[in-house]
Amino acid sequence: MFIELDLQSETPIYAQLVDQIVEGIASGELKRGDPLPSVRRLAEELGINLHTVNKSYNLLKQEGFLQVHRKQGVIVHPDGMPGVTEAFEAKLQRQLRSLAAEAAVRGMTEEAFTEESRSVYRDTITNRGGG
Amino acid sequence: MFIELDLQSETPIYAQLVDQIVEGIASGELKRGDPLPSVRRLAEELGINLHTVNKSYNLLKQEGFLQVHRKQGVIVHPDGMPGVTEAFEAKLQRQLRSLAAEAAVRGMTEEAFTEESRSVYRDTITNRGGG
Amino acid sequence: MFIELDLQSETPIYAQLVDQIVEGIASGELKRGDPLPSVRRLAEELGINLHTVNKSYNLLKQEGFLQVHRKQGVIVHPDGMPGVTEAFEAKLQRQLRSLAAEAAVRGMTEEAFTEESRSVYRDTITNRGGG
Amino acid sequence: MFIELDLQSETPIYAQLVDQIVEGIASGELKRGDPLPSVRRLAEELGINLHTVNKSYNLLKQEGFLQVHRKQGVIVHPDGMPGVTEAFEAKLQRQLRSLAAEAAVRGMTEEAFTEESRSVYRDTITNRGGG
DNA sequence: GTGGTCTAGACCACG
DNA sequence: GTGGTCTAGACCACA
Repeated sequence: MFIELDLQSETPIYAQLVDQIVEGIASGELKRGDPLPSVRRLAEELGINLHTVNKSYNLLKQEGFLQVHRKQGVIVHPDGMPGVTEAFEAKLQRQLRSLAAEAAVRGMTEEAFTEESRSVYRDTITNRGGG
Repeated sequence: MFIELDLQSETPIYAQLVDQIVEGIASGELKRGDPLPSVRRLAEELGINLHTVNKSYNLLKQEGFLQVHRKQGVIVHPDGMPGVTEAFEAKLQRQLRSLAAEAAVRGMTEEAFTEESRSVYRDTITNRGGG
Repeated sequence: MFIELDLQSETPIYAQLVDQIVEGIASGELKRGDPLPSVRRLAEELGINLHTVNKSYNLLKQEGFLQVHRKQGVIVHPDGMPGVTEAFEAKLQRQLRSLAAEAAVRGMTEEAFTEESRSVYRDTITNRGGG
Repeated sequence: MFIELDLQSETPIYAQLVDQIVEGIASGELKRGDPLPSVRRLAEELGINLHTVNKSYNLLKQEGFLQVHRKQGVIVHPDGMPGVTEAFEAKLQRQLRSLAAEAAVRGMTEEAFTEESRSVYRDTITNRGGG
């Protein structure tokens, strides 16, 4: 697996795991219908608690990114991704507002902030070839 | 004060307060040297505990946004803001990466994401005072 | 634990605690990656409030001396210590200047002051564990 | 006067004032019997409260650095300075220990720390010609 | 009046 | 179990 966790981070492990899986889907490393490791295996691989993996998978299932089959286990949702919901739009704006405000106060221009966003978006989509 | 808190939010109150003050500085509503309410007054105004306000003020002081002036109380740092530190750059990229990945997965294009960032940045530095 | 607090001192308890932990690291009694007691346990051991311990731990975390490892609790930072920052250099000079001035006025020679510094430095890094 | 206060510092103003006067004596700028401004005048010059200056003067009088005459006002003690008391020795060691420990942890060698002390002592005694 | 410190007790998220 | 957050109420140093 391509997942790297930072156990010192203040970001909860389950949230890091969610992020990494979403990034895996964004980069194309994980495609529709692709299988994910079982809860037990992934927990063992990463050296973390079963409950933690379970929480991440459940969140991703609720959001519509993953599907849980009885026997096939966990797979990336085969029918496509959820789309831009109101909830996501709200979250996006809220977090961007916080970042933009601090960036502006620290002297980052609109152009610099915008280009940073663009650059990160591109990296996220493409920068996964090493895995 | 212009501060609005969501006491039900999962975002800690002190963090919301930090964000709102930074946004106040970004929008120009708070200028260099401007005084902020005392911890007690702001706490009373917002209906929260003074320690919560204190925590926010202290974080902003550490970051270099605020100064605690003996006698004058807490003021916006008069000598300019901290600038884009490595720590901020790292935080910015980390959070943008997470947002960009989810945006991409949900079908948001690079252009849409970039323009959203630009738009939010603009709103942040202008959309105050008119409300 | 090796920590001794003077609850009557005008030096805040949390600051004494910070000092003692740093001295513990300096003396080698605390090594990289070593675990520290939980805030609750240490607070109980020392007969102080857990928030006071928490404040000390947080300060040391910010400075880069400690790490909060998810699950392992608080540990001495395993990747080495922060190094001589500008902030520390400034603090060092400011405090030394004050001490040196009073020492000089009281008739302490440069040699005496310098040797006192050397002697204290040596004691600090060796005078533990044997006690 | 040669006194510069930092109203943003976490060091109390009265303590800064004490330090500066002691440094003035150490550097020779203030000699035995030299007059100091009246409480009222110095407070006005520095733009601080009467009580603050008073507190500083009283502390310096208690320590034996200053003398207060009925009519002549405040002067540097004409009969020489107090000498190295036990109390000062204790304070010196306590503060040096704290500084030395942090210096050691940050990788400063004994030689570097010792030379820093020597250098600061020298500056304190001589570096006052500009006033 | 201010901010700084300390205590006490509570709930929560995390793992 | 852990640390993180919040509340409540208290005392103190400072100016």
